Amino acid sequence: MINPKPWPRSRFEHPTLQVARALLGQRLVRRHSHGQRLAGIITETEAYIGSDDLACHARSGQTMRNASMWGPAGHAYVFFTYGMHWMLNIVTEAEGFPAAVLLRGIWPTEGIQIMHANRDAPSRRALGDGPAKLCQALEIDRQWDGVDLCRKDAQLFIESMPAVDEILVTTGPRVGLTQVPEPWKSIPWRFRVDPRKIPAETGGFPG
DNA sequence: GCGACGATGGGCT
DNA sequence: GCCCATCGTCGCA
Repeated sequence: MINPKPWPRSRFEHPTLQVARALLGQRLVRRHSHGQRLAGIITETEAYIGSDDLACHARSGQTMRNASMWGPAGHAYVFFTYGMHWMLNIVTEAEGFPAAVLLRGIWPTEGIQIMHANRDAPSRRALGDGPAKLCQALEIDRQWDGVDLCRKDAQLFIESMPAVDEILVTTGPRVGLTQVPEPWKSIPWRFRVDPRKIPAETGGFPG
């Protein structure tokens, strides 16, 4: 049996594509009340890299909303969109360079009852198979923007799990980019793994 | 299973 | 005013 440890900051201080890829199969953990954990295996990520990336919120410079992306790696960047949804990113690379990984999907493994109470979902999978869904399931909103995932007492962090085999990873264009020009619209900066193919001993399926 | 579409409000030009 | 790094529902297969 493995004894998972939280990712240290050094693991986020790498090129964003590497971090986005490496986060697949890792465990996202949210400490809830009464010592209860809400957690899931990360199944889908996207990279947003610098102000040259015209899909990245950093494209129009630093503002109040996106300031977290310029901060140190290993912090949360949480933003609000479509009038009702929150999205969770993890900041990457060097402080001063705006980049982050969007978490787009988890396979829930702990605290499933609480997640069902947090959002009306028809299945376990549907609790976390979307960037706004996982935020709702884990109760992530504006108050988590800028939070450090690498502190010893962090209430939100990544727990280290065995790396997912390269052969299980698929890539493709990032989702939901409508007005974004090429090459940014189609560049394959989205990473996915089928949780059913992650070995059970790593907590991938079915938990 | 899949495509279309409306909801809804903050951020930016 | 317009634009969203989305989601749930509805219609149709």
